[in-house]
Amino acid sequence: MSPATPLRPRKAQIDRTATALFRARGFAATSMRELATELGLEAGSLYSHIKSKEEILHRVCFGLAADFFAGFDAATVGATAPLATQLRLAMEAHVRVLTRDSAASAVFLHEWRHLSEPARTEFLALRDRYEAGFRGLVQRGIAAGELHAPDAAFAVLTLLASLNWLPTWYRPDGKLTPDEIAHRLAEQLLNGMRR
Amino acid sequence: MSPATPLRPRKAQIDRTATALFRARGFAATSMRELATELGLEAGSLYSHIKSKEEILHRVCFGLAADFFAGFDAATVGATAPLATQLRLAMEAHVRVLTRDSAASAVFLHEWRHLSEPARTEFLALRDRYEAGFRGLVQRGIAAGELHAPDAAFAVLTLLASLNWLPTWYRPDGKLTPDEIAHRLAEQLLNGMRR
DNA sequence: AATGTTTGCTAACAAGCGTTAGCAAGTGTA
DNA sequence: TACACTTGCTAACGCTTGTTAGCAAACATT
Repeated sequence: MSPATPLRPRKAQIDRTATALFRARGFAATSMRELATELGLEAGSLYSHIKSKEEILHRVCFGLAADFFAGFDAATVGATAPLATQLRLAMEAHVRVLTRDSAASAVFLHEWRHLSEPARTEFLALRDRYEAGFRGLVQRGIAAGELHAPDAAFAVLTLLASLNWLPTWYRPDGKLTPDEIAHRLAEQLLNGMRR
Repeated sequence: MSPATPLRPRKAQIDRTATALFRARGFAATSMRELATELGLEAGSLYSHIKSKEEILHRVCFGLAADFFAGFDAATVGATAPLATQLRLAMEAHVRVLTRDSAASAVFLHEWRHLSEPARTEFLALRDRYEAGFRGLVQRGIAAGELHAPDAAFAVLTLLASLNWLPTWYRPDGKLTPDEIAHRLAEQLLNGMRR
């Protein structure tokens, strides 16, 4: 999901570098001077490209939210496959976003609380809406007899938690491809570990 | 697992209040003046009780590590039950620690990276050792034919991720008791969601 | 050749940071 | 009564924070 107006190259580079730092040190513990140094700039120069530190965080968080929605919609809107299959496709789409840019994903997952209002509330509303999509899938899967769980909301929390841990250990040069990871995660969560 | 030397009451109160703030705002974004205000003190007064801001974080992180090890050992050391049962007991012990103090757990899970060296490396070594305990359980469970998973390490990452998401949504006054939560989590992870 | 955009610098700002020193009141113990 | 410990204050320290103003070079477009 590319933004409506493509960012100027320097601005995009600032976003990328900032994202990596935010992930490594956290938003609050990353200074603009650190970010500038990483880019070979002076701190003040950053403000020729951006309005504020939080603007970067805002763009990363909401940009990734759009990516997640796009993946979910592609996997489920108008789908006629069994609901367990749709759930698997949605999980795989989720994993694909997480692995495509794990630094941005980590920021999306952990640093959103440094957004100030009203962005923070808007962000949480988006996240709730996304989770509700999964919840609906699981609920309909239970109703159709394809899935079972005492509580769809509880099941979805567990499911997304497993997926969202991925950015903390995923390495693009690891031995598993994103698709293999997605498949194994879906397999384990759908079928369990008990023989 | 109580500490060897019990903390003076005021010091313990500082730890508790700081833990709540670290959880809500993050370690780096919590100032000593904020913490002091929350306690009805001036900032300088805190230093009659503690040596540094990081000392608090250190105590929280390593204290909880001890709790997790104690729970795991109680569930598994010398146990003769089937390995799937031992795994379930270890998961339930883990959940019990998470729910007993979810603020401290959240700090343990997310704020440890603000520890400076060498504490940070020591902490990660402890965490690795803890995960290795689970890994061993799963590996032996697979070898005994009680469990199945293509990769024990991968399975344990997924499993702990699900459990560790708990502190972000658990509320002590929720409709499920800690034991019910532990049981459902274990159930879902061991048996999967597919009917 | 002229113009506007992009990019970057230096210098500085007000505010906030963690922490320390020195002092004093209250409390419990000998 | 004397002593030690706990608790807390005020005032300040050196430093870092995000951000702004004003200026200037490079570049593309006309």
